[in-house]
Amino acid sequence: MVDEGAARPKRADARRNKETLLDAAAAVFVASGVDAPVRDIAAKAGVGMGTIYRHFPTRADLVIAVYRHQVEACAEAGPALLESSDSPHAALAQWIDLFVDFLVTKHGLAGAMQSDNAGFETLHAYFLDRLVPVCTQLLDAAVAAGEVRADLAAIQLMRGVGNLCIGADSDDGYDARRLVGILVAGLRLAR
Amino acid sequence: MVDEGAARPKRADARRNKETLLDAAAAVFVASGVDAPVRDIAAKAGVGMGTIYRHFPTRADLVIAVYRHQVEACAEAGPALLESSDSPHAALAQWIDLFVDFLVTKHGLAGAMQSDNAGFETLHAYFLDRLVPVCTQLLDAAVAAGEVRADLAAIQLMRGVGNLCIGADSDDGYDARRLVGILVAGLRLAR
DNA sequence: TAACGATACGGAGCATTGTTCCGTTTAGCA
DNA sequence: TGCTAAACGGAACAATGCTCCGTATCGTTA
Repeated sequence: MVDEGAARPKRADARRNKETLLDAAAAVFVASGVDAPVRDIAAKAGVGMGTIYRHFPTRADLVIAVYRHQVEACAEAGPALLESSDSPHAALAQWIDLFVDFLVTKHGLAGAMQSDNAGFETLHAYFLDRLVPVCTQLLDAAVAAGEVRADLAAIQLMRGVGNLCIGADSDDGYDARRLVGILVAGLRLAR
Repeated sequence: MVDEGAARPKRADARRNKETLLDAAAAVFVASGVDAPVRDIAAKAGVGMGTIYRHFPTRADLVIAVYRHQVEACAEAGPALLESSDSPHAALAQWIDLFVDFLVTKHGLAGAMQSDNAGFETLHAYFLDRLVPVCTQLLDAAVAAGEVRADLAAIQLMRGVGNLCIGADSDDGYDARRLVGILVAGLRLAR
């Protein structure tokens, strides 16, 4: 209702701290995974607990902020792949490879994605809002081309792919990419 | 080394408490999932924290004890299916259906299975020790029949299936069975 | 430039949950 | 009946998420 046009700009120290926190969180996430204790991130950034929670009300908000760039890049790659690939199914497969690469290189991110812990809905919602439409576009194209079955929604496919990526980083014997490849192969219709 | 033949039998109250605990744990697992607080289980059973940890040193031991019957049943179903089915691939698919049914009906069990939290190795190890050989037998038969690709180990397949079952109970829109079906379909070689 | 109010900060503190430890109780035996 | 090993219960500790509030600082205004 109010929406004061341009809200008063943040104080300089607040902006600075937000940047510091993002850098620290990125570093800690790489070192200890996205489940790293909030205290560790605060310590790394040299700020108090209160500061971190003021800037990022939930851990999910912090994770989103840290990985926003990469999610955007993944989202934007979808239409590009659709144009440059030989077939829609190939484009879909390539795009899912990108998605898998993103997930498995972030310790524990795939696990956090499916966690039903309160506070992670935001994370879940952001990923889905941004990526499901892209996946839907690719999947629809492949269905229209008669290459894949039509009875699976994009969101289901992405949940499955996300789940297959869980634990991929902590277990050398587990090859998420291969399993996802098999899943995508299972999508194909017999010709 | 020592292995006193028949170790002295447990005291009657200890045996009774173990049973009570198993019943309470089963009830709490159904109500709140396998991640239910240990305190809740102790309270439900009317015993102290110490008692639960004495009988089951880790949560995994308790989970194993509660579900041992069903794991055994699943393991024994493997060879039976192989004999009664039309093809090894069909037997494999049916067996995996059993496995999936087991996982999705236990709130959070699939998640616990892949958790790399210390203390869950026992659970992991038990499931794998008991079920991987069965899955290997089915998979090998299907490979020998030329029905499925030969480059995926049974343990990998089971990890993938287990992962796909994560969160299946807490989200109505997610159909683990269907995704597992697609995965298994992806295993097939073109004829 | 000095004062002041809004903004932001820090970290103590509370809540939850896994796990351990030890003083107390009790079953089973002699 | 008395004794001892076995078992018990729950207080206490540790890790971690999250909140709250007294204090410090920024930025504006007189």
